[in-house]
Amino acid sequence: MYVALTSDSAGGGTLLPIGGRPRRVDDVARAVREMEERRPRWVFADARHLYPELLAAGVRVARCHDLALTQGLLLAHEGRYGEARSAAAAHARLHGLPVPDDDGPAARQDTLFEPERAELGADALAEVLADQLARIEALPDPGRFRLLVAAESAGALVAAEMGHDGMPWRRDIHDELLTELLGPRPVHGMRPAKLQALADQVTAAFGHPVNPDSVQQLVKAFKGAGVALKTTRSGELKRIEHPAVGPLLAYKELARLYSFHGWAWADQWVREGRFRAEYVVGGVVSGRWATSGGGALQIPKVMRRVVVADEGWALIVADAAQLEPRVLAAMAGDRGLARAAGEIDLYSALAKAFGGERDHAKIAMLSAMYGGTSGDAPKLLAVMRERFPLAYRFVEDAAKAGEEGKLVRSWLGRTSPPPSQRWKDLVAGPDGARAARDRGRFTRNFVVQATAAEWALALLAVLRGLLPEPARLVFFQHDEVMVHCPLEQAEQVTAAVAAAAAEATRLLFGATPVRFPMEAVTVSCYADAK
DNA sequence: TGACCAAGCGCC
DNA sequence: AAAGGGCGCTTGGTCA
Repeated sequence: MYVALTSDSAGGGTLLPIGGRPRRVDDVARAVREMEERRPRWVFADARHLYPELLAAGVRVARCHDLALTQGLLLAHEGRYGEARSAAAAHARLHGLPVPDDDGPAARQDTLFEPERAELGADALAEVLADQLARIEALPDPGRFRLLVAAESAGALVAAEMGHDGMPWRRDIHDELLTELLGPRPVHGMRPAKLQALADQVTAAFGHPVNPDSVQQLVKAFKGAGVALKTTRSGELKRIEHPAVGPLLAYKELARLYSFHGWAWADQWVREGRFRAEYVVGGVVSGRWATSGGGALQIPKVMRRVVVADEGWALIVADAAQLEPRVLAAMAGDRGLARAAGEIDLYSALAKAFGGERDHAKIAMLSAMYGGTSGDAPKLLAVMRERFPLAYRFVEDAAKAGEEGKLVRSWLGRTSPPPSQRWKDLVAGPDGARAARDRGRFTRNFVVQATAAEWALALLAVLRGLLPEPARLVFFQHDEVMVHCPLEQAEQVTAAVAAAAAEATRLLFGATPVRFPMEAVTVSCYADAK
């Protein structure tokens, strides 16, 4: 049963069971809680706007259909990505957000509704839903796309819930860590002591003041010292000999920590012992999530010791091992590769085909999935073509489609953006071959990465439904999940992770010899998980 | 002053 | 882990 839901700013709204009559209510949260017992699939114009309000009122729902996300998926599949883009731009202008340019990344989920329809009534929602369901039925494989829509929509619920619940974050430990690395928190505008000391060493090494944050000043200073540099990337710096290099590298590393994940960051993003990130479902064209603040997906590993379970609680941390090659094996239906992917260590199982060298198997697989051509790649790819022809051809076809400017799709039907006008111009020009190859690498990678992302999304959706109260999903990073739960639930949650991985595999690929190992560990501190 | 870009590097 | 695809985020620096 679908029930469309709208709310107004006063906490009231309308519930419209599809095929039934609308019911106007003064207290949406209460009405939703009551109806949730019947487990409807709630129809939201955009879960990002409505669901946080429900969460704040203490209401959670099991299932939803997110019209905005679904519209983005459908338009892309229908080759109408441009419409999604222009709607995204209109939405951005309406809300005073940065307007994405034509060549920019994704048409996001805020893509679909024209500004004048920003306040959709329940009947308009029902209309859009009917239209979407009909378009899905008309697709070549509606079953897969329905799964994609369900998973994406469940993702919208999880993202809002994780933003609401937050990941445990011990500010006291964070402060200790920063103080240990940088010195005590400085007063306004000053550098922390250890950072300043390193900056002073850089200045001393050059014999005159140089701001280590300024690329221009650094290049000029090195030039004055007789060292020609194109960039100041750490890799390039490491190759030269100059007394400024040591302190400069140390400075860069610590300065990043200070400005990205320092005290000011914590002031903004950590409240009541929780880091609350803003996740953007489908924010990456491949279907991976992005964040719109807080940088939750770029937390440096050194910060993991700050993530500590509450007293009497545990963190259950799990990541999928060698996810992408397994996804390729399952998609391509390559018997030989699938057999290897039935083992815990896929690359070891492949080694025999590559002269007994596990490393060679690894390079071959990675090069096939990412379009690598350096080193031994060509030779090893030839072996792969010989031994695993279906898998080889699968990614080769995706690359070829990209080079020709065609669209490619994930297993469930997420569709790559079309080439931009800029790309078409480039391809017609003198650097055309290179532009074509670049896009081939992108589409080659897209089919694998996007399917891996939907496997992970399916896992997340299933796991969410298996968790006992009061366990909470608190972190999700591409192929890794974290659950925060009472210690006594640790075993149950660990089992739920394994069950969810198996179910995600079944949902996407049915009966397949490919295994998707997802080992969960129970820790009190994130740093102990790896 | 604010808008915007490039560099650089963190994560997967 | 790989290697290379894609992201976010901050700073310095430029331009109107």
